[in-house]
Amino acid sequence: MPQPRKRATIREVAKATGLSPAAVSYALRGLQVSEETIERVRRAAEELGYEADPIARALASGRTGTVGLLCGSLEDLWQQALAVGIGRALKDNDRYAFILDAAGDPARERTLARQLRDQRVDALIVQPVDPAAPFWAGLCEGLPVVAIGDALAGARTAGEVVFDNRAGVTLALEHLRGRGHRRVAVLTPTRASTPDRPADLHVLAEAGRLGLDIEVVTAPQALAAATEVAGMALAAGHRAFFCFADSIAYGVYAAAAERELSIPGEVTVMGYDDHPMSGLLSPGLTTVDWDIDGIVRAAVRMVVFAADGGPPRHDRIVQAPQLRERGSVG
Amino acid sequence: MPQPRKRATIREVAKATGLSPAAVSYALRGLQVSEETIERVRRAAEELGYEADPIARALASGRTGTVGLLCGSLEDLWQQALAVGIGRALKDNDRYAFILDAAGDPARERTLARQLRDQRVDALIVQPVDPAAPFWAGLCEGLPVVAIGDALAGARTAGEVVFDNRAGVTLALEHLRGRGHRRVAVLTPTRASTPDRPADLHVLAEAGRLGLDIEVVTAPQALAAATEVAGMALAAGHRAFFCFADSIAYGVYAAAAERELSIPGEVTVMGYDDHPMSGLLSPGLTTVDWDIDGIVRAAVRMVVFAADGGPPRHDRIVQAPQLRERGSVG
DNA sequence: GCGGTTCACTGAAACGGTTCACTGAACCGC
DNA sequence: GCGGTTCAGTGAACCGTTTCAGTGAACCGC
Repeated sequence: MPQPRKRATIREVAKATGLSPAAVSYALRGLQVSEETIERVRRAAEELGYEADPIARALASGRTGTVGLLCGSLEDLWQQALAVGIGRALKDNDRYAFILDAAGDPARERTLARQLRDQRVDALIVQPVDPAAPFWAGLCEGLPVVAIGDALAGARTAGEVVFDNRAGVTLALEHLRGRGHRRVAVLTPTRASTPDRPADLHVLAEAGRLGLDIEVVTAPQALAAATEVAGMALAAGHRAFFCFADSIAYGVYAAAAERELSIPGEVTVMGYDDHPMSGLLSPGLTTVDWDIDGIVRAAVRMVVFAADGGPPRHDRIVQAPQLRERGSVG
Repeated sequence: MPQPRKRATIREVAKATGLSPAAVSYALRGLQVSEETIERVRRAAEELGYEADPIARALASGRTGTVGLLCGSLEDLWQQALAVGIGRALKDNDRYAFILDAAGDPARERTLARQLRDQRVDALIVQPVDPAAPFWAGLCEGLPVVAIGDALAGARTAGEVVFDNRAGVTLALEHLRGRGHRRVAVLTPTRASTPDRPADLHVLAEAGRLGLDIEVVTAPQALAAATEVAGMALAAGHRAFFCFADSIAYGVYAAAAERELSIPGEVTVMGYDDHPMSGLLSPGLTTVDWDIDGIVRAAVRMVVFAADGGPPRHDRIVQAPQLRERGSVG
């Protein structure tokens, strides 16, 4: 045959074995048929190079055996690391994830979440850009969703691994305060609903409690862009930074280097999330560690359980932050 | 309605408008029907909250409007950056990519590539783990594939952005040789078919030409694992490293730091690929730069063209390497 | 030898769209 | 007033599975 040769269908296998398509379908899934038939069908399928079409299967059965991973912003190195970790852990469970990047855009997040649902993923892991968006509730009705980072407002998720951001923020700000800093620039990722997120509000509250003089600046996470924003903050006289993502802190390093300002001598930086690279810089980035491996394990456990069709349940794990002191705070 | 309420089908829209399902299908895609009907159908669809089911659509039409991105190993920070870049560029084209990670495993690469094809992605971007694998040829028959990094052996791809690895390797080794290094450990990512890849062979050839004493060691790209391998190489007495991915070079930094060996004083490191973080380390990592933005642009242009159903064509862009000297070579 | 199970399998209807071949009406020039 | 186009829309087949409700045969105990 010269052509790409259309792939075999279940009917051809049925014809070849003298069975009905239904029987073949059952046999290939090891259901309701005799061992002997199963073997016969399997052989015929092999011979014809038959493999079930996942699209047709999804349409008929409503399931796919896949998992979706919707990342809020893949520009964040930490989210990248998380995505990779989740991918590997799913591989160990003989599954794989379709990874999508909402690019920090709530509208896109909504579109992609729906898309994934329509693709019939069996379950979804999401790191929400906008956890307060109303569509989550509806989405969770028909699809098990595991949220990482923040709980989804008003939604019956299948599981949550949330960060105790209040504690994390307190840890960071107290550390800065303890080192004598009073005026702090908070560099926070561009977000859907600033500053009404609990974490952001908490920054302000804690700052008040500790007598800190805070300025909140939103910053993108791509290194070049973050560097630019950090540079402007440096130009504006800021010398102490609390970055709501290590990625952004790297931008502060770069901007400080450009201006030949030393860390921690002249500039102080704190990160948030603890990306592996943070330990490699000099000085190492002092940051707040969330135990990425633990998060991956927990999220994957929940999502696999849900995707396997386990009874609905609502696990909730609250991650406790840990201060990772490395020397970037003067 | 209390239930999640099943979503509307095209037949309901047809009923509501008094048209046939076919007419609705055409109308919603702006085909073959009067403006007036289009408007009427659109309104009814809106009213009913109708949205076409992508799975059913894919089954019937064989197309999805999506693009697949199959990464050889997402543990490589550079590949992560590439994936993010491609995602963003596709977003600007009103498309999105399903990202999959082959995790450096050729068997998984094959499975996932097939999976993506079966999912009816309109086109595929791939950074092959094993560009010599025979299945690529077959895959390219039915699906436009754009390869990044290496050309796919014997396959009619829709486009290629290949790296001139010979030039890159020469650049790196000559630089090391020029600085007086004779004994060099080459840390290369775990690969399918070592060392028969052209790039790897070329390392050996060039090493011979330059009179270098080479030892090739495979290393994973996750920081912790790379650090371990680098540590063993250091323990074995190696002091000059050429790493076939910046990610691995980071492992050398970490291992050197653990042993309190200074870079570039006591240990020399060269990377390959130029990840943004490489400029942030101190000393900066001397590496070979491939112009990631250019690669992203080229690959996305090719893939969008192919996904739009453009006439088959075989663009081929060869990236030229550039030495990015930063100070990690003694 | 009879009702009742179980077993292995079948037929046909979904699943929710797209597309092909066709139709009736309107319109054209001549 | 007639053949030929174009236009807007229809009906039914089709995409390749799964699944539901049967069905006939074999086997059961009694």
